Amino acid sequence: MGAKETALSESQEDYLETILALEKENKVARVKDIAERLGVLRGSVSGALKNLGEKGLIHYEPYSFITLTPTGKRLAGEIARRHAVIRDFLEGVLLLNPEQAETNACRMEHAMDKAVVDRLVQFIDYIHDCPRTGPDWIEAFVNYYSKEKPDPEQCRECLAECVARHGAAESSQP
Amino acid sequence: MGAKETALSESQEDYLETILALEKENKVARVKDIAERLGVLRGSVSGALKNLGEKGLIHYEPYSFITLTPTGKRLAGEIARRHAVIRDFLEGVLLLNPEQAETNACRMEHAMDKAVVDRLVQFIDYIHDCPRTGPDWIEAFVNYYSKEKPDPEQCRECLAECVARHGAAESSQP
DNA sequence: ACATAAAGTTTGGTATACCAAACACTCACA
DNA sequence: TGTGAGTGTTTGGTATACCAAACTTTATGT
Repeated sequence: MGAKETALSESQEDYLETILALEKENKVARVKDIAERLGVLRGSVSGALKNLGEKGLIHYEPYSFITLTPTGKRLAGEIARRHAVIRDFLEGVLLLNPEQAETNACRMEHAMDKAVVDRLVQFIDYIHDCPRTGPDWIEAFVNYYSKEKPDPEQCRECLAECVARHGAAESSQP
Repeated sequence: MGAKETALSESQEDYLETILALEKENKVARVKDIAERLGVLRGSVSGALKNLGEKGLIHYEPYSFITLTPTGKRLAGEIARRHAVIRDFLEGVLLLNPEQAETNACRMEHAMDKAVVDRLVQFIDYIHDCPRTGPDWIEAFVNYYSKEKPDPEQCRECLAECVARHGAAESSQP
């Protein structure tokens, strides 16, 4: 039983994600609020909701409040996670401004497989956990992209600081 | 004069990108080949081409070969660059397999601003240029995502090797 | 309690992008 | 120099996703 799980369109993913956010804020989602967030008219929302209801992703009765079903909540959560991971990468690693990170994450979240998002999470963790990188390495990226060329002397100092922070076996050079 | 440059749809971007690739391979693009690459029928291609012709992005006369106009070539080149950058990041940094990198890049290329792609290029360059990272650091990422926990001793050795390769000012710890 | 404002729905229309299949053109070669 | 296979186009139809505006239901204030 239960409707077969067809892949969602970008639009449908946006609706689910918005409904989840509104549920968290207001317990339930209202058509008006969904319309506002997505920048569409209320009439467009009604049609989309009927659709999501038929797919078993939301509880939808005309003129009543909207809530996610367990399946809908799971899917919405996955989408929201993608969004958050991508935004964090764009803002926290690529150091883009928050608005740019947000708008690009909104679009990218529909384009990335779960496997890619998972790997991205691991990569972000790796940067933070690896002694060779970490927060100061990310901060130094600003330096790199705003200058013409990296300064070798500054690089030596940076590496030395890194060693000082984390310790390393004695080095030798040929 | 000249048609005002409306933002392209994902579909239109795919057509332009495909035409550019076919031009490079065969001098000109043929409807049949475009249809094959994009997985659509020839009839769908005709309609799309008429559209791109009206936008001034391709030279389109019914029953004749198809070539990009200078504007079309510029746009197609930008899209192809996005695609390549994203694929390289997915494959060369996140270490995803080539197929996954390719299919995700195909989708992501439509979702990322030029500014984000540019920053991603700088980030990839940074990884390769910074003494603290570089190719061996990327290789070690495999280790990280395939193990439960990083091994502190291995991390010390890794950092020591890095220092050995690049040299660093003498370190001291409190 | 009831008028009216606010919220939600429905209907009819647009635009995109595709398919299926009939149709038209082109070119190679017989 | 036809003729047929292959290539390109057109037509009619589908599905999505939206808007505009008429309409219905619910909620609010006095």
